[in-house]
Amino acid sequence: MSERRDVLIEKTVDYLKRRGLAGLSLRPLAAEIGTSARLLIFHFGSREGLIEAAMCEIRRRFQNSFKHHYAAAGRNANVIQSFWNWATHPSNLGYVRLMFEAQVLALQDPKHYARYLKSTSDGWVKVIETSLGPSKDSRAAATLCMAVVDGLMLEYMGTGDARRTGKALRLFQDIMAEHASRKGSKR
Amino acid sequence: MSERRDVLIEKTVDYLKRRGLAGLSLRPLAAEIGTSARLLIFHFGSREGLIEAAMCEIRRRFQNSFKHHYAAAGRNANVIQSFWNWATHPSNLGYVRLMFEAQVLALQDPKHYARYLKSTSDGWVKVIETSLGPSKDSRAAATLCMAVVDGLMLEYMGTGDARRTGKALRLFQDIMAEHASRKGSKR
DNA sequence: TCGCTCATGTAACGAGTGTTACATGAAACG
DNA sequence: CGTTTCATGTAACACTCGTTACATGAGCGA
Repeated sequence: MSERRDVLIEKTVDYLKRRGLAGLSLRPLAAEIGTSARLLIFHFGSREGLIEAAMCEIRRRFQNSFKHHYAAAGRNANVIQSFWNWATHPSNLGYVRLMFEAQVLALQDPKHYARYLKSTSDGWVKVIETSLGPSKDSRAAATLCMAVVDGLMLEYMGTGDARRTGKALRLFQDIMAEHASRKGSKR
Repeated sequence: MSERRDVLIEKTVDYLKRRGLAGLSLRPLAAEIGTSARLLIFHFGSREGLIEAAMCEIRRRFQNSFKHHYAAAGRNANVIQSFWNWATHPSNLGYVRLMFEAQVLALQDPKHYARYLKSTSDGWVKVIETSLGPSKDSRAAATLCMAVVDGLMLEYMGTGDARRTGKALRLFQDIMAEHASRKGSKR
């Protein structure tokens, strides 16, 4: 609808990428994006409505951006490595940080934040599972892959040590490949 | 020092385990633990001081509790499985959740929260590294192990799916063992 | 008993919160 | 032109926030 609304969402998302979600307050946000708390309430109904709209937009951007990146990498690209490359890119780190923040806030206040990530986990597991191909333990393997990326991203964002976390990811891919080939040669 | 202070810390930690750290505010906390905001400031100097004291106590409990659990498991116990068993125990989940919350909040406000986890990551990596024994890529392997546990804990806390996350952890241990034995047989 | 220290209660301060009532400007439509 | 609708500004409301000033009580040594 209203393009003014869209502009506000746009700017709010950028603000969230910089400042995070935890202590969000209308007046500082409004001041920094050149509007007023009055208008934010007017266009989004409430603070809750604003956050919901912004998180939807963030998820949309997140998915679209990664989909593009993955598609550009070619048909037989490695999902995990693709995601890692995408997520560690400086321009995407803000989104990743926000997703983690929402995830962790949701742990303490499920009723409030649960909807922002309800099916997120299942979604990724399925994507990875189909990418890995069928096997007896593909669900566990997909869960493991997702956990590795999550854990390494957390470590990377916390320490900034790209070399060590990158090595760890490569090691994981190697031992997964070993594992797959051994299973394959058994038959 | 003052035992009253210790009692307040004790109760504050329990409160944080239930309510999380994000929106902590003195008056609700004080009301629930049977004191007043006035007294919290009196005993801890400021809200910051209270949080710092509580987080220290949480870290202390965390380390002590796990150290006991690990020691009780015997000399050749598996650190990763030990930690997983300990962390997924209902009475410890609150601590784990709090550590994750602090970690993620620190990502958005490093100057404020950095001290709570400064050396935490390095500490765990070293513990795991010595437990794995020396090898060429032991640092990367330790980083990977920690990431797996972190990622799976996040997934477990988010979904509550103990079976799937447990399977994923077992799978990881298997392929790590495979990897180790293959490396071993090479020499 | 006189102070002295520690612990606590009451009440307030100034600032910041989300939200709303009211007025107004502009623009669109009849 | 008149009216209606949308967007916006100003100012306030009722509240919560961390923090503090002031008073008071309890225990204790001299």
